[in-house]
Amino acid sequence: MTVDRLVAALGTLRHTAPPALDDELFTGWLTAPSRLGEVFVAFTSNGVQFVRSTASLDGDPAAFAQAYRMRFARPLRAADRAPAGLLPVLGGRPGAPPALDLRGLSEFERDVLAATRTIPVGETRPYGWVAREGGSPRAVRAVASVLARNPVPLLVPCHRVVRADGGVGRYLFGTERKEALLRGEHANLDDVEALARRGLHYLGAGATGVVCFPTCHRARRIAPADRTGFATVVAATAAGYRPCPDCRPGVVA
DNA sequence: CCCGTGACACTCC
DNA sequence: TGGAGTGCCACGG
Repeated sequence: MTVDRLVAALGTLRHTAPPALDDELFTGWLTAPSRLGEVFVAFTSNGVQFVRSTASLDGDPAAFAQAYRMRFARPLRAADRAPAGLLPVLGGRPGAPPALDLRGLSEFERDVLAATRTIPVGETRPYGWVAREGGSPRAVRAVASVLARNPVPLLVPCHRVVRADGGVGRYLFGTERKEALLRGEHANLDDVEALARRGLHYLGAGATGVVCFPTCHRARRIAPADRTGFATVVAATAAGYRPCPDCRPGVVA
């Protein structure tokens, strides 16, 4: 018996089919345009569950369904309407983000994704930052493992998590895509790279005494003459700077 | 349960 | 300055 017939049969058990039944048995899917090109998106009534570029799956919906089923053990059914908020965020436009359905993930995974989701557009944070913000400061490698399997890229902006040494790091769809996404949202990667070549990874503003990650919106407003680069937050605090309350570059000891 | 595996990150020269 | 070595933690087989 096909799943479609099963649902139909279950529906006849009541005078009117319960509206939530489909939703409990199926996950909807559709394709949508995004900054990664066309993507497959799977979603339940709780929120978006899985996003993958069609290019990475040879544009084959069956491959998407299989990948989905491997992880979530549920069948997919074509949907005709996108969840609220999905399309603007996929396209890099402003707007309230869609709800996410992260059931089935471990607490650690959800913590990592939640911390990652707070990174503003055009800014980056190192893996160690996500580990700390997520509540597991030494789980740096584990953070990387979680992001490598991010079920909802773009919606959880894992492309904004970069290496502490100034490198952009790897990405689910390739390093080039990661860099292109960051440049597309005007992250100042060239500044980061120039500083890293000198062994510097933080910027202090003399006027305010605040030290930031170089991509922080505050760091980018520091007048060149007022900028001081630091290799570590410890070095910056030793020089009298305090960590930026917005980008939170390290423990406030 | 032990062991291998990583989108990482320090520490040394 | 950068490459190798070592430490790390969560997960899966």
